[in-house]
Amino acid sequence: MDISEVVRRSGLPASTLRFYEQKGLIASVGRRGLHRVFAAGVLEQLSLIALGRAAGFSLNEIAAMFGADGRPRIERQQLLEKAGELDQSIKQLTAMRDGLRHAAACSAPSHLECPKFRRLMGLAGAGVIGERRNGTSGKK
Amino acid sequence: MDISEVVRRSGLPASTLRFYEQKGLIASVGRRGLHRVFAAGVLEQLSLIALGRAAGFSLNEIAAMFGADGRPRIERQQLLEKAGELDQSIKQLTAMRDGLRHAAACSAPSHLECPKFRRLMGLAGAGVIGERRNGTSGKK
DNA sequence: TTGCTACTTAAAGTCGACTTGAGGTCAAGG
DNA sequence: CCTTGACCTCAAGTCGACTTTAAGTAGCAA
Repeated sequence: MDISEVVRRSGLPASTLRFYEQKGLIASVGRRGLHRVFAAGVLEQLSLIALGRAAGFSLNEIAAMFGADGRPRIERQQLLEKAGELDQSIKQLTAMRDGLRHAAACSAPSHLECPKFRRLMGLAGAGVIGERRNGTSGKK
Repeated sequence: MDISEVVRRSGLPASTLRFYEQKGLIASVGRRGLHRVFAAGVLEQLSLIALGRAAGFSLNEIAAMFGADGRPRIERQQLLEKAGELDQSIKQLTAMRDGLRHAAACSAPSHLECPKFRRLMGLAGAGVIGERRNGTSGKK
């Protein structure tokens, strides 16, 4: 497969594929002239990378899970840890979601007058409700 | 209050407070010499900002919710939208968490052989499991 | 008056994950 | 033979939320 086919079948832009290769996340099997040639297995690797990213692993973490060869050697321990982290996130997000819903429904003239809202503010201020740099929010 | 007291009572570094002021998120009531003087209300504003951040709002979004004065004018509609987004995130994270737990427990020799794991990979690859640039993951 | 120290500014740096841009190469089609 | 266009490389740019750094100043104590 040449890069355009990988682009087509993975949905990722070529720049990302080159970037991933440079980071050691994927590898081309060689060149035909200048052009990279990829094995079919790269698609599976890309899925795995997408999965890891979605689970909250950084590219570096993911790189560490693959041998340079591409065979994944993911420690079960690590998966459980991530699962635990996700659990934490889920709890925080759930609290936040409920708080927002309440605030939206609350009859207090300003959210500042609502005791639940104030409690939420306190929690967030104290860092109890984790720092999320970037949610699933809309772009722009 | 001078900046050091706000630092002490909010837990935020002075650089962050100056940065927030520059972004128009908070305001000092004036200067004593060079030094900024803050009203007590700034602490409440900072809590509100922390809450917004925790809920997944960007600083720009938060800035748009406050008048330059500091009174929040948060639309209930917007809160509900965010709550909906959080709900989406929660569902995705939950699926991911369960998948990870399964993979950790799964008896297949490699995760790649596990059908559930592969299904998860497919979903992530297809972007069904949202993009999270940054979770609540550990630092470093 | 001198000097400490907490504060000030503006500008630049950081981090992660990419994207963009400039300039170069090469195989194929007209 | 020449152009086109898909690919290449390397460097720099982007975005968000800050932090860091360098250089300056003002209030207060001795």
